[in-house]
Amino acid sequence: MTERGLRERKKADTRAALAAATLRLAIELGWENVTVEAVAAAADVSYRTFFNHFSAKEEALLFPAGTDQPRLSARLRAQPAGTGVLAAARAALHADLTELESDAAALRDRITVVAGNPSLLPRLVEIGAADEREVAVAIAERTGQNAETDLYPGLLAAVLSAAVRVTFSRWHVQRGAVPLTALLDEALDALAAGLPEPTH
Amino acid sequence: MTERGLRERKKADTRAALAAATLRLAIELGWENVTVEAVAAAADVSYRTFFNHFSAKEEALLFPAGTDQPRLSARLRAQPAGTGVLAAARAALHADLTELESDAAALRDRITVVAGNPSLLPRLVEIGAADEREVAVAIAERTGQNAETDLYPGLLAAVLSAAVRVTFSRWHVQRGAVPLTALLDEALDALAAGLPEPTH
DNA sequence: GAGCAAGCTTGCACGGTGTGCAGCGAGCGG
DNA sequence: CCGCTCGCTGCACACCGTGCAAGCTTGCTC
Repeated sequence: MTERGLRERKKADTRAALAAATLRLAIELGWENVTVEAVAAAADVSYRTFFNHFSAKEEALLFPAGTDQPRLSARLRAQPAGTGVLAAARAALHADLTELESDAAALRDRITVVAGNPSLLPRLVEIGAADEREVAVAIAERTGQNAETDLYPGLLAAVLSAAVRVTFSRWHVQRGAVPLTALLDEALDALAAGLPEPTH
Repeated sequence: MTERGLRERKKADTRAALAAATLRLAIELGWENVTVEAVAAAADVSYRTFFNHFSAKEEALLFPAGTDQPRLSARLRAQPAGTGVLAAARAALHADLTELESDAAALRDRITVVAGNPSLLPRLVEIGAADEREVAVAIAERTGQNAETDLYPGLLAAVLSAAVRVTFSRWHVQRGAVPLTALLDEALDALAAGLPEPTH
């Protein structure tokens, strides 16, 4: 399907090799000691070629598959029209997280690197922000509101991002003992309940 | 109080001059066309001196006053012990936003620059993230929980960040017609209500 | 007030990132 | 088989951010 010739296969190979080398070196040396030059050498391509595949070093670590894969906004739009926004969002997020968890080892490595280098977290949000805006639009479509001026779409989109972030963090702390979707549900339930102060 | 000598005053002056020059050039030329060299020249100091005051270009734009000013986590801890977490958080955020809105013109310019350059948003979150973690700890203290393992502190801290982000965005869209605190209250009320789907 | 310590400013050099451009070579289609 | 496409490569360049070693002003002390 996705391999329409030797050319595209080779291209995908070098991209995957670069992403893998980036992740491996980040784990071995620490993110701040990873240079594009070393990554390119490890993947047996030239320095310049790295930037033909990724616009920045962080992209190789965080988005190895490229940005054209099914994103959250697309998944949200794919939910049946009858369901409410919150239920649709939950379903879309489940699909997203399930796919991510399919190669849990790589995901854990990535989160480890990010957790050790807070400067990466923003970058993660950066590209996610583009999607977050689309999510807001998708929410607005579902509620018949304006994504720009109305409060709800933007707020819900931002809060969902926050919930996902927290979910990743907890999943990492617990070393993947509990599935991502279960942790996400906890967060979404707490949100739906209005974040009541827990009785300790 | 804060001026304990000519030396410190001069230092604060150059820092302020650098921050002002950064903001002015960003508005005039666009953020991507602002170089540290030009900012330093506009402030009549050397290139190297810029980095004696700011660790990065973004810091001059987003944190002109320095990171040692009262931050949200400190304000949250300053709230009376009896009040609930949500009320305390609301009060702390009010104090924060009120102070920011005091020089509304500069704030609007800053948000304009950020809105035009999404790559800045992450950086904004980055330094804010350090505070967000402290906020989570402060919340945990108040609820008698563990900031690392329990869901609530991290989730609430992340959601508050999201609410603030959305508030800034709406304030900017409305050109400051409504006070920041009023917009924030809208967001917090929607959150406390469990984000019910609005009846359009 | 003379001198000494502290610290802000400056210039220089360096490693790293990300981009534009031009040429080369391998895959692909007629 | 031939030309076109397109990924790979090397080169040059602008910019960022840092370490270091000076200078010079400030402030403190005697």
